[in-house]
Amino acid sequence: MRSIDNSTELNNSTLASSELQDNRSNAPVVKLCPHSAGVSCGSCRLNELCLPIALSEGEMQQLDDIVERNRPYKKADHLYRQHDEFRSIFAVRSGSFKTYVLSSSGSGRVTGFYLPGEIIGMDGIADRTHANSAVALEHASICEIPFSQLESLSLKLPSLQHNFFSILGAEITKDQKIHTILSSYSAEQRIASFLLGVSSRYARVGLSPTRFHLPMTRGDIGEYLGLTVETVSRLFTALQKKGLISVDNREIALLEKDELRAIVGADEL
Amino acid sequence: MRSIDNSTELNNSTLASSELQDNRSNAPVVKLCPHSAGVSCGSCRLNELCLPIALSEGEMQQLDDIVERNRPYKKADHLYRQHDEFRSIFAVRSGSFKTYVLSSSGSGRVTGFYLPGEIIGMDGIADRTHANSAVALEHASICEIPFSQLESLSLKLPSLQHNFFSILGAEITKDQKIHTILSSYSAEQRIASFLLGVSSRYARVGLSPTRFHLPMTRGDIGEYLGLTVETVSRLFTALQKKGLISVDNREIALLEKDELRAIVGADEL
DNA sequence: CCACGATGTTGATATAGCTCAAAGATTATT
DNA sequence: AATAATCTTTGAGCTATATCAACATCGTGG
Repeated sequence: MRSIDNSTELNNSTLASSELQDNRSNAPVVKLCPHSAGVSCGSCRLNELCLPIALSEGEMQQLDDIVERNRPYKKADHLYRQHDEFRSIFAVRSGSFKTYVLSSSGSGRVTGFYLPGEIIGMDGIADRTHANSAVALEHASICEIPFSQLESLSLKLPSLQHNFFSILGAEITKDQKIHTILSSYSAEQRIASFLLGVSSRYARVGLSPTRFHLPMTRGDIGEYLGLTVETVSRLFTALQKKGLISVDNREIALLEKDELRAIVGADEL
Repeated sequence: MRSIDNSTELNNSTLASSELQDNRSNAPVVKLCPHSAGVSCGSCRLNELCLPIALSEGEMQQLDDIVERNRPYKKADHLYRQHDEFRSIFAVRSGSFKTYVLSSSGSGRVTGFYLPGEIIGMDGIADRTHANSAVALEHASICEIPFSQLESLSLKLPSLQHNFFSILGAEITKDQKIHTILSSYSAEQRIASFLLGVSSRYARVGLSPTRFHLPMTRGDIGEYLGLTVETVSRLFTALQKKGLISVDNREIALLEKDELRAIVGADEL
């Protein structure tokens, strides 16, 4: 029941241009018709959040030339799998992904969620092999940026190098924040912090920070936050009973952001 | 009782050259006498693990020119503090540091430990402000690399840019690994994993992987791993009783590495 | 060299969140 | 449209780890 109409889909309408059935990992590049709207970095509504921040026209064009706009991924399609050779990083254009590692016992652990305007794949830079798998949580489209070309171009474009350093640094800061959350927050604090985090990430791409759709399952959230499904579910209902959020399946509304912040920040800020 | 003689001090003997009392954060740069041994990247025994990996003579010289070798830090001296402006990254030459964030309630949470050959300060790259504080756990010395100069030089030296990307990527991979540990490992698995991690980091710099000194307190370890001091202490004694490790205060010997791996990897590998 | 604050150990008890179980709701498949 | 599979919720009891407390040890500064 998609009652709240605030889809995460930031699709430029071009994406559905070619229908397809097979969409395995490393989907072949489809060079979309270059006239269609939003197919270049210059015309992408996310370019202020992505690699091209503050690039000049000419610089953006050069970046554009190395970006491969793969055909859309559908739910459960993998972008790459653990141990795959690292070749590219990926910018989420629309939809969402999760990254996870799997243990022999089959039970995976989710290591991250990626929303539009965010970059996936940096886990492979160090040893040229992906440490995670990345899978689409819903219909999604991405821009693939071959790493070796990004490196070469970064040598020529100081702003691009600078942006990429910043993006890597942001990933590090984010991961360390999660470290703190996992090592010291209660279950309630984790959930509150998670919801506020998703909220501001949606706000960043121009969507509502108070009403949104969660693309992931309670189980995913639990794995990510080091909690069980049951605990996540219980806390959603508990926060709803307290009147801080409203939950309709995966449609969430944050009703009392300040109180959510108070829960998290009781110990911080 | 420093019974096990496997100090973490990789000091070039030059370091103690000037005695000092004030050693506040951002200690003034002391341009050490350039003849003394180990004062350049080229002669540093850690250069194969640090930024200069695979740089040519000439390239290493250029890197060397921007590196500032600060005077030594003593225990509890800060390298930088949370919210400080980000200016440099730091390579640990000898000794060790921890990074931490503090909550209003005063109780900090340790976010990382840094041993010789490792790089500190990447938490400040994204928003030009340090998200952590970094403090010496013992006498220590570092190489400071001003970030803006590193960026400029990276544009000229492809290998340096590549190395720095790799170092950032390695930090990301490391942080994600900790995410998995904190979100799914038991206390015993965390401790075993921590000890094995320290072991291989010492091995990396040529020290014994089976007998070493822990520079941090049980409390630090607990904060880092999301456990209480008491739990850490209990597990150290429990692992000792099982005969897997020997503990003499902060001197640790890993007696049955494979069994430690089995504890960790019961669920992984 | 002594003493005091910081660190480490051990025990007893409490509890937050896990596990197991079962039923209801949603989404996918035929 | 019917059925199967997955996801979500709720309950009841259990357990790993936290908390509280007391004491032992270390090492540091006077």
